[in-house]
Amino acid sequence: MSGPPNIRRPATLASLAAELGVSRTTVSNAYNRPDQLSAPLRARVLEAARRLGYPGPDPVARSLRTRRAGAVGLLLTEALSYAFRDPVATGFLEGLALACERAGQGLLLVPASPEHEDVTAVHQAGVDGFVVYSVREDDPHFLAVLQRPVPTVVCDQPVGVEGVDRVGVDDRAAMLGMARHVTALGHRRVGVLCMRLGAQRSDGPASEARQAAATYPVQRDRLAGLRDGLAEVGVSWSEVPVHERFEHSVDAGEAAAAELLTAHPEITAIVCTSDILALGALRYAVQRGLAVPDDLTITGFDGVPEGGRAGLTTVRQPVREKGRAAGELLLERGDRNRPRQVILPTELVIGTTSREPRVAQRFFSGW
Amino acid sequence: MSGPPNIRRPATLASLAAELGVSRTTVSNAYNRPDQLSAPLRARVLEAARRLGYPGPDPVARSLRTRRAGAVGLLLTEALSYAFRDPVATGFLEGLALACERAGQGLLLVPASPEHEDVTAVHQAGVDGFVVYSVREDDPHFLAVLQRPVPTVVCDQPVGVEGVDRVGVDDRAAMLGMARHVTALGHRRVGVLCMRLGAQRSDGPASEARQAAATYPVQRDRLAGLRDGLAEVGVSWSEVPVHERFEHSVDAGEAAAAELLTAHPEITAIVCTSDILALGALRYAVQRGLAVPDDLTITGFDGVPEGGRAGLTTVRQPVREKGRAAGELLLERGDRNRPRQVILPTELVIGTTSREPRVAQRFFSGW
DNA sequence: CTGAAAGCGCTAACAA
DNA sequence: TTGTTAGCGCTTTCAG
Repeated sequence: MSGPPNIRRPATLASLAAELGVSRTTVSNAYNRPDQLSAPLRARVLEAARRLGYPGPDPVARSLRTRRAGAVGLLLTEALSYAFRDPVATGFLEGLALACERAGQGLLLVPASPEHEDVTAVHQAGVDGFVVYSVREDDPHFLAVLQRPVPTVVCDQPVGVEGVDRVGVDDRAAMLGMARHVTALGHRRVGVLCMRLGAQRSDGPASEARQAAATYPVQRDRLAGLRDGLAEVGVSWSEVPVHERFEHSVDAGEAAAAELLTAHPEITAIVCTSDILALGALRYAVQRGLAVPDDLTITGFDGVPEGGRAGLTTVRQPVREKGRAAGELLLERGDRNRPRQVILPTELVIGTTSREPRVAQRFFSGW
Repeated sequence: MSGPPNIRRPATLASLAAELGVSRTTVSNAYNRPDQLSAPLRARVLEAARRLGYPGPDPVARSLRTRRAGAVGLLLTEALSYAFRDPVATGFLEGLALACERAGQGLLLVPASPEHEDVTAVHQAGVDGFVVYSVREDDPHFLAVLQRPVPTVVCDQPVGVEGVDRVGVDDRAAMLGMARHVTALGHRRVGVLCMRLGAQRSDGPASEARQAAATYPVQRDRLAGLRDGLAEVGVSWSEVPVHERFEHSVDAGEAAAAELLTAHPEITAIVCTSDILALGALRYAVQRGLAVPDDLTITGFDGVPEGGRAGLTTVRQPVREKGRAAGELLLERGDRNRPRQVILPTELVIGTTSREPRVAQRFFSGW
């Protein structure tokens, strides 16, 4: 027999109904509306199902008819497996999974690696809505999601589109707070380590042009906040070296810090747009024999556990809450009239990696 | 209009075809078989689609027809969100996600919390196969998965069922190796910390009866391996206290260690069936002022990064590989004749938390 | 290269 | 309480 790709389907609802001499409705009801038929009849149906190996209503056919898939799709900018390595992504996922679980919805991880331009995975996904987590604004997968006639909520992205809900934090304001902390300590020679700014790989100094063209909103906002804060004390952004890394890892942070300090040895503080990068910078400092925070101030962003253990000065953002909020926004069956927005609070955490620069110390001790 | 639950679907393939005055086949081909129609016609179709807001073929309808969903389902024993907290589960997921991504398949996390007896989530899941990760043998969700007429691979479970593939490690042999390490050091007074053994919550000493009735194969095997190893040096299993914890966390391990050592202060080594529990035991030892390994030997199982940082003596198992292997086994379109099995290697890692017991030291120093 | 016909398996009015 | 009637939106032989 020219069977289907997978495995033969032993019986269908129709065949079962025929076998029993009842209507398809009755069989369907036996599964979905037990109260719509007598107990004995239902028992007979279920028993026959067992006997014939009928596995219950086919979920896909059911979905087609009911127009709901019982799952939400998650679109990530990164390779899927990355989501399980990055602590921020993991936290977000945990929160999202929690929300889905509560609502009895599945969570479909859509295989949309940024390498492939192939968006069929997005088209294929049988979901009732999408959560889009921190992808580039011009990501083709994201565009494909917007095409789909299902609700969507984006995280860590601007409210680009009509009818798309959003959850995030005020990255710019948060980073402004960090900048003020750093400048208040007396730092004026500041260097920056940031994550990827665009689609094409680039490791090294990021020109202002490149910064301006950044397609990752979060990075753009964090840099903007820092710029604002430095401007307040008269430091022009054009004197601030910004080094970018495509890979987001501690190793990458270490390498970037080396690069930055080699090119700009006068720097007294490295502000990083993520804790992971900051942990790398910290490692570099240790390895090179620089005392933190005495010789060098290093700050992060996110508030990951490992950063906490290292005493990192950082901005803590509620990643798990972000995931939960995203899920709830999507699943909440309310009036989906106008786009909603959830902005969660952040907290400046002053750890043991930030302090006045040596020069300032000398200056003050001269009193 | 009495629209569908979600959102109106602006246009369908049929309506597009009608609009254009072509057949549905042609429109379908425009999406799925570009080579089956002339380029200009295809362009016309796509252009009309854009104009009418046709989002492309509906994935669910398509799945129904093609009999493939483009996704694999993952069934976890724990609450979904746990998967993102436990490092072993995270590693497994990372490997599985990698395999799925390579095959262009989605990964659907099925919301099957062990609390709920409700298995509809399993019935609902539109997937081409299931991966079942370390669930109880009698878990109703698992049983529901087996009902479904799709291929299934289990991880960390015995080859229970017909036609079900399996991946895992030899937990029993691995733990035997650990037992030999511990006994070779001279330990005879051994206590055990293990994870949950059954469905109903139980925290405290686990009787031999309860151990025998354990429905978590991994725990059963690890305990068996330890029993084998102790038997080799004449230690009867009935003298070995085994303390169980339902929750799998460092805190739980800490509490269990306290309980164990309070009840059995003569113990010189605590063998744990997971690193997480062992880290808890370690914490308890520190807090109580016990020197490890001088006063107390502590061993784990799994080889998680944090354990490595703590210098834990443990059995390292390739969790990521397990995930990858599970995915590949499922996705591989080979003869699915007889059930296949993948047993991955483990490695005994001797860290700084195991050593001869004091008594043995005294004994030898008497020479 | 294009079209007509025949369902995939199920659910939801509505009627009996 | 049960059955009848229509599709959900799509793909796919098989003819033209």
